[in-house]
Amino acid sequence: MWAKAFIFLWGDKMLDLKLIRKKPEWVKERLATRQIPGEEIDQLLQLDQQRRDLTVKSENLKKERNDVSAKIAQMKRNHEDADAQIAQMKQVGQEIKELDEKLAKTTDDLNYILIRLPNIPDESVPVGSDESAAREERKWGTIPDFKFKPQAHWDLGEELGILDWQRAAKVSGSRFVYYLGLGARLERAVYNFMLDEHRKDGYTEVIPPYLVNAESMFGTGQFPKFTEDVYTIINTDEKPLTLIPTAEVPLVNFYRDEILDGSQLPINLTALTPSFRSEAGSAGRDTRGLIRMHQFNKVEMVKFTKPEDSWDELEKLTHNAENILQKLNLPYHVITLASGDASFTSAKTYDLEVWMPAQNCYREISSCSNCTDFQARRAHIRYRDEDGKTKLLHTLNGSGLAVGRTVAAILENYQNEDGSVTIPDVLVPYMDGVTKITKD
RNA sequence: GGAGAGUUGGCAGAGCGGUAAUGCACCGGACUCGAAAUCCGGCGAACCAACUAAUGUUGGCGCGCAGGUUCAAAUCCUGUACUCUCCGCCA
Repeated sequence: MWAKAFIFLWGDKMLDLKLIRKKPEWVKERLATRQIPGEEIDQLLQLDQQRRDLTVKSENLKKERNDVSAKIAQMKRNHEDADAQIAQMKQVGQEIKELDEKLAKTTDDLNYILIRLPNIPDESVPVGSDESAAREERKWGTIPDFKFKPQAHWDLGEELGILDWQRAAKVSGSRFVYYLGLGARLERAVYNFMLDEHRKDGYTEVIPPYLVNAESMFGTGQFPKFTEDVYTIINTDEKPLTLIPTAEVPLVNFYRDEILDGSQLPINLTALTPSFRSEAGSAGRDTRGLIRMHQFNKVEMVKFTKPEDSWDELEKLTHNAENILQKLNLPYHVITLASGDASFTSAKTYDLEVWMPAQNCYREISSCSNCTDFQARRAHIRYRDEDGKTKLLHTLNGSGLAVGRTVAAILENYQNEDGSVTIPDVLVPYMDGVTKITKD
C-alpha cells in the first residue's frame, strides 16, 4: 500500500550511495552481519551506474535545448523564421522525454533497494542475529532476595484492585488494561518523575501529535518495511494517518526538511506519549501483564547532534535512562544488541533490562540507539556548520523509560509478603505522601 | 463542511509564456584612529551530475508538491498539500 508512494516521494538515498560506491566491499561485509546479501549491493551499484549514465545524456540534451530555445527567443524577437530550430527541438524534446522515463524507472528500482537497507552497524557491535549474541556491558543494583515466592505484577495488580484486565478485554480486547486509583496515580507519578529528571538533564519537554503521516513514518525508518506493526487510521479524505508506535516518530520528524544552525546542537527533546503497536507476530508471547500492550505510555528522549558528538551523546543518553532506574533503585543491566537484533535505523543500541523477580529474568525497559545519519538522510535533517556547509546531523533516541514496564518492575521488586507494594522513596512526593499500596 | 485569497532566495517582495527584478540582511573593498553612515563590488536557497588530488569549475534542476500542454512554463491547464480571512459546526 505504501511502497509505491515512497518511490515517488523520495528520489533520495538512504544509505550513503557515495560511501557504497567508494567502499562496496566494506559495506557488504558490514551489512552481511544484518543478513543483507551482497548481491543487493552489486545490483545497487549497477543501477547507480546506469542512473548516472542516463543523467549525463539527459543533461547534455537539456543544455542543448536551453541554448537553442534562447536562440529561438532571440530570433522571434527579430521576427526571423525559427521553424527549423523548433522542429529540431521537438525531436530533442522527445529524446529527453524517453531518457527521463528510463531514468525515472532506474531511480525507482534503485530506491526500492536502497530504502529497504538497514543502517550499517558500528564496528563495536557484537555480530550475531539474535539476543543470545548480545554483550553485557554492566550490571547495577542488588537482585532482591525474597523470603517468599514473589508474585507476578499482573496478579499483584489485580489483587490490589489497581489493574483491571477483564474489563479492558471487554471494552477493547486483549493487550489492553485499565489502571485504577493508586495504580493510575502510580503510573502518573512514574512519568512525571521521569520527565522532571530529564528536564534537569537538559531535555526540552514536548507534547507532540499522536497521529502522524506516512512521510514521518518513513523519515524515522518505520516505513516502508514495518507497515504491519502499526495502527493506521483512514480518515474521510483517504489520507491515512498512523498512531505513533513511539514518540521518536513525531520528535525526530519535528525538524524534517530543515537546516538547523550548528551552534544550536545538540538539541535534546523528551516527551511522554502513548505508544500504539499492533504486535502482529508476537502472538502467544507475553500474553499476561504490562510487558507487551497495544497501548502503553513511554517517556522518550531524542537527541540531534553533530556527527562527531553522537557517540559521546549515546553514552549520555543511556546514562540518563539509567539514572531513572537507579533513583527508583531497580536492578538492571545494560547490554549491547547484536548486529542482527538492533532496529532497522540503529548503528548501535544499548538495551536496559530491568530485573523482574516473578519471571526471574531481566526484561527490556529501555532501548537507546545512535541512528547516526540514517534518519537524518531519510528525513532531510541537516545543519549548517561554522564553515557554512550543510551536513547531515546525527539522531539518537532512547526510552526513558517505558512507563508500564516500569510500573510492572516496581510492583514486582517492591512487593511485600502480604501482597502490598511499597512506593519507592523518590515517588512518594509524586504520590502525595502515599508510601504503600495495600488491599483496600 | 461552505466561500475566497495566498505559497517565489535568510527576510520582504516584483514578475503572470522567452528562461527569476529590487530592497534589507550577508561577505569583500574604499573612506575612517575605530565604528556608524555612504560608495563600489560580490554572493544569493537546497539537491544532482561531469571534470579535478583537493579548494573549485561547468552543467542540470530549481518559484509549495505532482502531473499535463509548449521549441520554451514561476507564468497556461489538471490534481493535491498547507497557510490566512469569513461563514457554519464544535470540546
